[in-house]
Amino acid sequence: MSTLKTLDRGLRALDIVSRRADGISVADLALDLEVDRAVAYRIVATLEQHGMVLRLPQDGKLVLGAAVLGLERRFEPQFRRRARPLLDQLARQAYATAFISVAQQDKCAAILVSEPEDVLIRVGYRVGSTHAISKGAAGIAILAGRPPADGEPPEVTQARTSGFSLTKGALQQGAIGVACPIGGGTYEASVGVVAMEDLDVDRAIDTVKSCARALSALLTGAAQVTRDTV
Amino acid sequence: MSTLKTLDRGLRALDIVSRRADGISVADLALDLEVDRAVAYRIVATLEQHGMVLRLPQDGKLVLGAAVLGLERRFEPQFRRRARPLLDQLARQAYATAFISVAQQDKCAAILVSEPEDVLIRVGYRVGSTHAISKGAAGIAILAGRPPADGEPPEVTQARTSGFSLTKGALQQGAIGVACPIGGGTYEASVGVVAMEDLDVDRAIDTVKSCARALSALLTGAAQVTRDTV
DNA sequence: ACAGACTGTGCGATAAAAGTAAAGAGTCGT
DNA sequence: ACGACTCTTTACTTTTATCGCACAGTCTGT
Repeated sequence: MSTLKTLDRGLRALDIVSRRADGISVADLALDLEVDRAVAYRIVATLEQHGMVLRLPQDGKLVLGAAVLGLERRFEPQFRRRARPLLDQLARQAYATAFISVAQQDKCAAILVSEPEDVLIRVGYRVGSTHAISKGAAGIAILAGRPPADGEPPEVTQARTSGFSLTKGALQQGAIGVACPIGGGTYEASVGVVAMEDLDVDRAIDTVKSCARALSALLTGAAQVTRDTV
Repeated sequence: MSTLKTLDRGLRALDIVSRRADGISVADLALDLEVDRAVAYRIVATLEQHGMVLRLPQDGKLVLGAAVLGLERRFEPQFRRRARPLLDQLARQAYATAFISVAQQDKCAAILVSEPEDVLIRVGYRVGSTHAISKGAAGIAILAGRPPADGEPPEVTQARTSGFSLTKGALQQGAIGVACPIGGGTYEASVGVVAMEDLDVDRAIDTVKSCARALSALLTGAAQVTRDTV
């Protein structure tokens, strides 16, 4: 599957700019991208034209433009809107931080997070944060949603059998994560909860499984099933 | 200032995908972009590699990927974080929906919105929405922040003199907008309020001006001035 | 005023993308 | 079950968009 070098560089440039909260000069961007400055200028001009980046006229530094907000606003709006209440319910029922994650190459990214309200200490999990897909309950659940592959880690196989994945301290010392694949594996996503060691694991597994069924129904268009499964 | 055709197409593709809430096939994308299907496949492969789009395995349709969420999370985080309380205050004081907008070529895009809480009817203004920069108070205020240009509309010149712009029904029947440029024009942004006809205009002008001073201080790094100017 | 760093811009050589064509994969209807 | 269809992907040649050099303009600080 061939890709486009110019587009690839542009997207990498966008990523670099996004990671510099205080801006970056075109010259520095060129260094980071390992391209000639002239190339960087053309990339910037194109990104600028689309509003993806803008230049602070005070010092010429590049920062993200307003267009990224437009994109974010359109990101699976109906999915988020429909998934949100289910996730909130899950967080309340499990007394834990609930999240939905999707596969992104070999990474696993949280796209929606809900924190319980009536809990003293809760685990924070930021939307957009990523970790290796083979680490952590969320990623393992996603892998378990895929068809069995030889050479896959044993915990993935086990998660596929049991219908959920459970990790302790995989991503964070003292944290327990429980997750289930959603969308029947077709969406490459998972839903789960993460909490401190005092998590009621059995209860959490049940509630996460239930929520996963409801979300899967949403993703496959069988919305009317939701009320029953929740 | 030359731009890159390949990158431009990729960004256009991203925009097209983002506007189709229910997904779009590669073939349709190729039609919209007016490129050969083979080209569209290469663009999609590149965007996919960066997580900007993903393909629904159920029907192969393209939707926005999780990477856009990562971008949004990094969009001027410190600016938003610091601007938010000021905007909330403005909304409360003016009893109107307050917003911050930035220039984006010949468009004007809202990047931050705050709605008042103790008001019965409020005007909605969505983050990311755009309109022509020469229409509406927000855009005119931005233009007024730029150095005078000959051939500019008279309302821009007037706004530059008076320090604010005022429009009635320019974008929405029955709505009044008041806005001031911020960042001394260097940021190409404006702050303002929008409300129904019952807006206390004089009061609104004062509060918006005051907020604009505070925000300008934030943008130019003179953060310690904020408390005094608010 | 000058040095130095940064910013922006033509232009020819060349690598990269476009545009064929054609094969493999999956779907649908008969 | 079979063929017709669309979608997807790859291989290869042609075209052209991009690269990267060099040069000019701009700003900053000394």
